[in-house]
Amino acid sequence: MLAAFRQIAERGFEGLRTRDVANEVGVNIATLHYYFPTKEALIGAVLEHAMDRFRTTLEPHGSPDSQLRNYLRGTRKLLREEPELGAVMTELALRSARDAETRKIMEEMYGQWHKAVRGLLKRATRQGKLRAGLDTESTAALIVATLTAVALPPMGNVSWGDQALRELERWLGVSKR
Amino acid sequence: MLAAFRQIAERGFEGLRTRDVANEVGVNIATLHYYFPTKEALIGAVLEHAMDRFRTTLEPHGSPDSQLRNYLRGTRKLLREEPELGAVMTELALRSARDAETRKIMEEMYGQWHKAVRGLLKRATRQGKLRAGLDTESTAALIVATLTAVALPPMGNVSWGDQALRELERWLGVSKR
Amino acid sequence: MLAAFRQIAERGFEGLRTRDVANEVGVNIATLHYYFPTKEALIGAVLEHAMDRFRTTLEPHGSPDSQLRNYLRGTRKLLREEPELGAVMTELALRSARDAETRKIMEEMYGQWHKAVRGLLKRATRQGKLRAGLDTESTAALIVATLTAVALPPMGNVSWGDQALRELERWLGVSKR
Amino acid sequence: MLAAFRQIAERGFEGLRTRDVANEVGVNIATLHYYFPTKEALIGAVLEHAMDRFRTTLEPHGSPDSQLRNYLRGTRKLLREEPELGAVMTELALRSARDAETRKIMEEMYGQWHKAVRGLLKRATRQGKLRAGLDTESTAALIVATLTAVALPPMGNVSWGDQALRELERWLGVSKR
DNA sequence: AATGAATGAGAGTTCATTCAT
DNA sequence: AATGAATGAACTCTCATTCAT
Repeated sequence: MLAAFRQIAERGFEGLRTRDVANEVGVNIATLHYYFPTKEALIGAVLEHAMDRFRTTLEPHGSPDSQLRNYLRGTRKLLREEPELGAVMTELALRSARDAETRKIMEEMYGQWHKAVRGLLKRATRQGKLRAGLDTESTAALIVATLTAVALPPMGNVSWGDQALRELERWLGVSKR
Repeated sequence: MLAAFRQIAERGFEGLRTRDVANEVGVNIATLHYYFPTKEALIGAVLEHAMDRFRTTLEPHGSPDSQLRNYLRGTRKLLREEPELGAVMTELALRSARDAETRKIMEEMYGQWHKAVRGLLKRATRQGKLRAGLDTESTAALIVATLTAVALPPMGNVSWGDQALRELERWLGVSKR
Repeated sequence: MLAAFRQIAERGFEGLRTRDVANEVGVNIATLHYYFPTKEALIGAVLEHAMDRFRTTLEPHGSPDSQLRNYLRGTRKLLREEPELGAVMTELALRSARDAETRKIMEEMYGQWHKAVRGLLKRATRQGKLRAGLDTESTAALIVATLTAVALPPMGNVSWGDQALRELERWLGVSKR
Repeated sequence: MLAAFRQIAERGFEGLRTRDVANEVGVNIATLHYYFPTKEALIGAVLEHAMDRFRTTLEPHGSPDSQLRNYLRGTRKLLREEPELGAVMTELALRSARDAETRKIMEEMYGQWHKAVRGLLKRATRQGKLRAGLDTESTAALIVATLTAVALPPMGNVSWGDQALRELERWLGVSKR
């Protein structure tokens, strides 16, 4: 499954071949089918894995004071260190337009993501860390959108993604002075 | 080529079949190959078309006063009316990680896009429409990132994309009072 | 299709391989699929061919006086000269127990066959060639059954099939004196 | 082995899968191979079982007076109550054209069958139950042929098979008045 | 400029069989 | 005696591409 994950990251769904996956692991094609009866089942497993991987890192951590900044930077760091994750997530996002099962899971995940960020914003506002009157709902949408975008290859360039996120921090007023 | 464009939007590169393209147009496969010697050539043509389509709409227009707001809304409108364009653009963005030719063109395009937005910001700042001291470079990056994200299916939901962009307008101070 | 017919005769449905069929004709597998999109379609064509082949020979011919004898001997001759036909017919008969489409066609064909033989018997009876009071319906069933059986390999041995049919002629009273 | 027998009856050799057989019994594939090293060995066992099953019922029984009629009706009853037996027998008959081992056993079995029926006829003739001068050899062939045919699915229809056999009884003069 | 026919390479999947335990 | 895991070989079907016309 990890091999499939890597293959998707590298070549997209377009270039995903069960034989290559089996080869990468060093097992026979039939063995792969023993564990994943169909290609679709394999993709399903990759989908779940990606979701898990993402959700785990999503959990805000660190001192409550700087949680928001930590969160933005943490996500950025994750995407830079594991560009495959971003690639696969975007592939899945595109796939969600065509495949009902994928769509369901992706939408659920985006919902949770949005909710988590919104929670962060609410708490920070309550603690006076953020400007009062901030619309947590739409701001969360903006943050999630930006984070989603920087996972895309063309945005993945260090300068681009970093600039966008830094500006976001500045506007939120959470950038380190 | 338009048929190929539609197919990519609908099924992704993963599901692009030259035969389907030929069928949609009502010509023989061999005829398609007469005009586009290879599948790659066809994709190349789609790439150029998508770029053109996007560049054309990118051009800021309307009264200089509200150009920035118009621009954001115009892009959003385009993506909502022609979701295929967003889908294809994202497919191409992903592909740019694997294909050198695509990457070259996509990066060039993103560069131009960024530059155009930056120009808009600069002019607006000069005219006193935007807060002084605004970092045009990184703000442009943030805007491009957000616009890119709202082209993705899960973000394409009316509420999501609109919220993110409205928040962007608010922060820029260009939202209609 | 003829190649498929021969393959079925030789190896049964059990041993029917599209590749072998293509090879026998000397074309590529893909070419075979160009004409018969699926294996099932190919089998369908074979089914129709076998029916045609059989129906054609079924038609009673020759002087009305000896039609019945001619008919029995003609069928026997056909099965001896083209044992493949018998083999394929029996394969299809077995398949008709599992495949609805095959069943429909086979039952129709058996119906026609029975009807044709019954017609022969009626005419012969009317002309006084056969014993009066003969039950044409069940006699036709017996004839069809016997002819069906002699198409089976173990019955196909010259002595067996011939004996059975000769006895049939004798009972009907149509054997050459 | 009984599971294999049922599978062959239901799906033919064409659809016989060792895995399905193992599943039906509720054991692992490897366990099946422990008892039947190869698929061919399993088929061999089924072959023997079918022969036994048939031979057993073949044995003429009942009062000598009506043995022949009893025999015909008994066989018919067997085939109607256990259609699987007829299906498997026919599958084997077809297979005997391709497989030497099967052929040997089938021919032997048909030989015994023929001989048994002939014995019946001879005895009946001697007892004056049948018309004198009857050619026992070819009549036996006709009987075996008819019985073989009514095992085939299309002939298996109640009306067909019954009609053929009733006519046979009538001709033999053994039908109940 | 257009097409029906053909093809090589490869795709996902299946299956009888074997291996280690 | 039994099993989960593994495999080679083969299967049907697909697809971008080419050829002859």
